[in-house]
Formats: sequence, C-alpha cells, structure tokens
Amino acid sequence: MAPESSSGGRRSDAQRNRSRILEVAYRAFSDDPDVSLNSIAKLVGVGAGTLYRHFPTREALLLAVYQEEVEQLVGSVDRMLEHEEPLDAFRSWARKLAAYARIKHGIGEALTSPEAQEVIGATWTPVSRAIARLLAAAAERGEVREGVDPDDVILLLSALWRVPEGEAGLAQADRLLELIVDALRPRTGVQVRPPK
Amino acid sequence: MAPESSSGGRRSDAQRNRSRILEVAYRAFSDDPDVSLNSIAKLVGVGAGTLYRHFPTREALLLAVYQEEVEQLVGSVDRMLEHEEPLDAFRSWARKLAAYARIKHGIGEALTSPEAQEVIGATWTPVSRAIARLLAAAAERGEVREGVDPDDVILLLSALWRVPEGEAGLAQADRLLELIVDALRPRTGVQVRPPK
DNA sequence: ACCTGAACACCGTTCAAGT
DNA sequence: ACCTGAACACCGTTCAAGT
Repeated sequence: MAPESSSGGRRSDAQRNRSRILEVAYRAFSDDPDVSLNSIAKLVGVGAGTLYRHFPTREALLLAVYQEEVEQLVGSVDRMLEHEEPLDAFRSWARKLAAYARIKHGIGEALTSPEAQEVIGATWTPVSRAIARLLAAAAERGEVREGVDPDDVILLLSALWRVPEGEAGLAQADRLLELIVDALRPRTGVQVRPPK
Repeated sequence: MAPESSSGGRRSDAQRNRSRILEVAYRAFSDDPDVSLNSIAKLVGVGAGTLYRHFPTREALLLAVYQEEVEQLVGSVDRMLEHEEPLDAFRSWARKLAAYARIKHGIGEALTSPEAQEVIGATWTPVSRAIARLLAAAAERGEVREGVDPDDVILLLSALWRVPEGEAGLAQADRLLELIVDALRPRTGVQVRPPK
C-alpha cells in the first residue's frame, strides 16, 4: 500500500498538466488571441480550476507560453552582431521583434502595458537587455549616442506593431524604424565613419 | 387624433436618448474605462437594445463620447502656434494629447489600433491634420524636415501614453518626446537658426 | 419608428467535493 | 496535494413584444 514512495510523491502529474496546458494554449492562442481560458482548459481536458491554479491570470499564461520564444529571439542578438554592422543588427532585430509581436498579439501588450511591466519583468527584462546590447555596440562605433534608455526604445518600437496590416502597414513600419534610428543618432549630426 | 403632426414625428425622443447616453457614458467611462455597456444602459434608464441601436459597438460609443473634446484639443493648435515657436507648440500639444489619452484610456487605443483606424477616421483624421499643421509650421523654419507623415508621428507619440503611471513615467515621457523631436529634425544635422 | 427588457450563449473565477 | 466541474455573477448581443 506504500502511500508515498520517494520524495516527489504526486508532484509529477501536476507538472505534466502544466506542460500540457502550455502546449495546447500555444496553439489556441495562435488560432485566436482572444480564446477563453475555459475553452483552453476544456481542450486540455483539465478542470478550469487546474488551469487557474497553474496560471492565475490570462497574462501569466500568455507570457509563460511565449517566454521560451522570446528568449530565443533575445538569444539571437549575439549572432546577429557577429554578422552585421551594429546599426543594421539593431534594425534587423527590431523588425524580428515587431513581426513576432504582430503575430502573437498578446505579447505586444505585455511589452507595453504599464501594468504588465510591474507584474512580469520576465519578458520585459530580457528584451530590454537585448536592446541595451545592440545600442551599446552601435554606440561604440559612434552611430548612436550613449546613455539612451533601452526601455524608452521598447516603447518607441511598439509603434512598429501597431501599424495596420497589409503592405501599406509594412511600408509604414519601415519608415517608423528609420525615424527611430534617427532619434538615436549622436546629437552632433556629424556622420562618423566607423574605423576600419 | 393626428398621428403625425410635423415632419419630425417621434424622432425627438430618440435624439434625447442619444444625448443622455452620451452624458452618462462620459461619467461612467471616467470612473471606470472598463464599465459594461449594459450597466451604462441601466444607469441611463434605457433598454440595452436602445444603447446598441445608437452605438453598435463599444468603440463607437467611446469615440462619440470623446469626439467633442478631441475637437477642442485639435482646435487649440492655431492658438498655440500664435504664442509659441512651432517646435515648442508641437511639444506642448503632444503633451496635451498624451495627458488626455492617459486619462481617457480608451481614446489612446482608438488612436493606435489598426482596426479603429479603418472604422472611424472621425477621431483619427482631425488629430492627424493637427499634427500636420504643427509639423508644417516647424518645417517652414527648418526645424523639422519636410515630408514626414503625420500618421507616423501619431504612432510614435503613442509611446507617451504607454508610460507607467507616476513620476518616473512622466520623466520617461519627457525623454521620449525629445527622442521623437530628434527623429523629426532635418537630416543635415546642421542646426538652422530661425530667421529673426 | 423607437423602445423595452427578458433571454441566449457565453465569460472569468471560485470552491465544495472527490481521489 | 492536486484535480474536477458545477455554480456564481457577470458579459455583449439579440429580438419578440410592446407603444
């Protein structure tokens, strides 16, 4: 009858549920960003209470779902800096972030809503650090000024995924990105050639 | 028994309802931006269907409520241009818009959500024109470059009202506004003194 | 014509009862 | 310990019935 054998005990099925919820939620959010939590629970085959036990708010679930991918995006910074000029790397990376936020509608909100900033940090902070690294690399070449707050840049970048869908929107996003890059340039206005 | 006397007929009570809904909704939204439409209908003392007849979506009601005030804000542009240097007028006006959007939470969404842009225009367009006027005045002095799309500027400005509440947020908004102004400066980088 | 308000199919969230 | 799922108090929206 051995009610408890090793240290873990019953913990395993809870962990199993957690990962199944994440898996199903990922697809559900992709289909429809406004999908209800109840319906996700039903899809998983789990009681609503179980979902709420693991993820107390919609935002908590949303972030857990996308955190891994955000980390991947964040992790791509170093590689990009090796293959591109810093400012181009910044542009490419910003475009990737925007494309991601445009598709995964929820994540954009999480990156700009003041409330979310306080609660999470888990998504915000890595993104902020990634931008800091890109800006630092560009600043070293004198292509952007120093001391720009990366959090300010996130907020400016959020314009990129608020653009309307379609081709006109993409063109607008390109213009916006150039405006943002201009905003970051050194104040002198004298174009500095990077040293060979 | 004269079922219809003049041309208007029964139209007047519908009009009355419309304005009462707007009046009550204004206060209700001020108290709580997420207030339900049903509860507004109840506050007005009107059937839910009546509210929906006048304003088919939440956004429609929200915009109707704030349209008058937006117009007032838009109307203040000319006066500001008379009393301030164009670029300062732009700064002041942007701050006003941001403060307004920060308080009337809904309006910020209406000014940046792509869906809203298509549906409405009634709020978007005047704001866009106001910014165009400010930019044109500044461009005449050579303080900003020409050909900047005012809609791009709205999207950039939206960063101002996504800032967290409190003092830190206001400081961030100030930094952001300066970054945006920098983004609009002439590309030459040579500071042009306005002619006396 | 316009309005009412009950009714419908949901929603997020909780919590007693089970194992 | 953890899970279930009925239940609660809502929500937006519709539409037959009234005037």
